[in-house]
Amino acid sequence: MAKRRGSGRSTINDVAVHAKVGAITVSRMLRDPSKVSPKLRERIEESIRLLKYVPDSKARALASGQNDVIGVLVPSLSNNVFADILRGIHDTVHETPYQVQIANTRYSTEEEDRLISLFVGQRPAALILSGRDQSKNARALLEDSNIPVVQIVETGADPIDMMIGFSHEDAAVSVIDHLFEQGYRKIAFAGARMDPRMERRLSGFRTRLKALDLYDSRREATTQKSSSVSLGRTLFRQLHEQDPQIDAVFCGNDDLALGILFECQAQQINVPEKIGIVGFNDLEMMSAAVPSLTSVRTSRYEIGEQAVSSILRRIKGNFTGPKVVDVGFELMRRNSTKLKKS
Amino acid sequence: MAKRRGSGRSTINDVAVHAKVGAITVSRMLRDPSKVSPKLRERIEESIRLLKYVPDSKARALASGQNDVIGVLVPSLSNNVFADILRGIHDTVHETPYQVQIANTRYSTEEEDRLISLFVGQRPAALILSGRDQSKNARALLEDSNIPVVQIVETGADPIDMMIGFSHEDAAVSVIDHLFEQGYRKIAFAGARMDPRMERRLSGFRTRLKALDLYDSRREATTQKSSSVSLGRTLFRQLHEQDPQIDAVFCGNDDLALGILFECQAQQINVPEKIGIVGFNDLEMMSAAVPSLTSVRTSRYEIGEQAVSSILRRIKGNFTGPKVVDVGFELMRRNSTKLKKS
DNA sequence: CTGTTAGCGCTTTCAA
DNA sequence: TTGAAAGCGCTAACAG
Repeated sequence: MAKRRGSGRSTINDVAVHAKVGAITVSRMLRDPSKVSPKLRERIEESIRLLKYVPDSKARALASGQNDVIGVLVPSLSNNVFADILRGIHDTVHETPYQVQIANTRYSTEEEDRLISLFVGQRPAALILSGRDQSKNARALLEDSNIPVVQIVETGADPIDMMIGFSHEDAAVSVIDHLFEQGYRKIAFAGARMDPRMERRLSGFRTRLKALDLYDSRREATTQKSSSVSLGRTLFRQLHEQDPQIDAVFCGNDDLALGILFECQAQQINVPEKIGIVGFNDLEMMSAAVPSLTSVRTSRYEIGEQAVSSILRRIKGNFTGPKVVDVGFELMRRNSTKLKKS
Repeated sequence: MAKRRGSGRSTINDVAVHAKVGAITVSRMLRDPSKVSPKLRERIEESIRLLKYVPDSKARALASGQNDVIGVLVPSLSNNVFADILRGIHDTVHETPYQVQIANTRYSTEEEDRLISLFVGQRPAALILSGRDQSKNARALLEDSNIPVVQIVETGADPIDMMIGFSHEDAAVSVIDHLFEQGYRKIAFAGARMDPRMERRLSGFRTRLKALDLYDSRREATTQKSSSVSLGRTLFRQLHEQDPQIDAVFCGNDDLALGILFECQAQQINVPEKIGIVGFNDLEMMSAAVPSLTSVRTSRYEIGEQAVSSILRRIKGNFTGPKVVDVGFELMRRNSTKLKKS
């Protein structure tokens, strides 16, 4: 007598029976009340309330062939960079019928692969991925899936579908040029969590210094450990040991830059006179530090915004823009690199 | 001739036909290969590869009545507090068949309501909510839904289901006691983004100071703006204007504490001699600052971990523990409040 | 404006 | 070990 399966929850059918209408009428009312006469509408609303009916979104997605989920893969949630991007994504998705689903790859390509499969199995409306180093398998899967995809944070050739970011290598070059121009000559690099983007910053650092004939491999301190302020202090000590002559440090992260500032304070090393410091990303704290810290400002919020708006255009079928969008970056010159009086 | 509906993707049926087996055999193989003879297994695997078949998770969830999604609602993604909690959640979920789905309420109760409805409509395996101030409607919805729920970050009476956190009020009291013990007498409070937890910290601050007969309403600076280091600098200036005599500041956030430290450096005010500073949460940077900053350490990672493990036990049916778990907090005494030589 | 019928893609049930 | 039939909760398609 009892239904053979079923969750026990009320279904659209229960509501229909209770309100003495067809199930499809309930369905219509839920999606567009104006398609149902006020009379039935009231009865249905009443039944919904009484039966505590909550529509099942996956049944709807299955039946309609439409999914309102936009999946977002980020390598980290403690990294403020991605927090800002996610804010841009959320704000833009907010006024649409879509919803955001975030997943964390923890900087692991295997995990990214796993999550991409999981998402593809969900048939999301679109997918936002971080970086451009997805595995071959993942690429193939995505390309076959026909799901709109945006790769964010970097630019590069051969996007899976769309791409929004900037060149980390160019950004690093502009940092070196600034330090050089300010008169620093013994420039070091400090990097943590050497993910592909950090590697590209390091690569820009090397290329540019070599071109200036100022490169010295002792002036590099990198680690796979995740970035932190204390780590900045440690890396500075390490650099100082490797070459006591260094006069500036380009940090792959703002955290490290702050750590180096603290270490200099602790050792009574004058910033910017004895040591110039540059960070990367220009988190809010950089301008509030004493002295204020030079950093590369990246348009993280904007990247999130644009990722979503490209997706929306793509879904609506009026995506015309270029596949790869470069949002650029801006070097924020502050007191931590003010050697020259200008 | 063409199917009337359908996405164009290959389905389990396509695979079954191709491999000349029943659909259910494919289904079985996907879930437990050992239930299918090696011969068929091979054929099916081959067909899956050829047809690029990817199982549809929502169809599976619908048919089986089981959902592997654990939903997590957080008020913010830029707040490191939640980043750490999410890390704990992810790490614990990782070795289970479940997957995490994060949503962001942006400190808005309406948004939280909307998202809770959305989640309930998905019939997730469980839900993790932040704080204990859900709307009445949301509570009712959740209670009717029968979904395991954990409220995190705070403790309190009357949990929806389970609850894991600590008392923000008690934590504030312990801060005041420490400052008092160190000899500070004109203690101020700086708070941003006055969410319910921040309000409870403020309330602890007031209660305790009143008990000590040291309360002065001029020594409070609060704002709805979101917390930042620069804001810390601003709030300190404001406090100083409201009462130039203050000798210590309890900050509702570590960001603010760092900002106050910077402002003191800029104004050449000695910390801890002239001003004692205490933060809240004990983010990593606090111990790396110069001078190191006193803060209240909260077990964020652990909260995430325990939230998930309670859920797992609840799902397996062997949840016996108390409904409300207090993970406590720890005051990390550092140089920014070292007035007394001890 | 409203309803009937036939799926969406998968799994449960029951049988072989 | 394998499969056929029925159904999960909802909606598209086509009537009326």
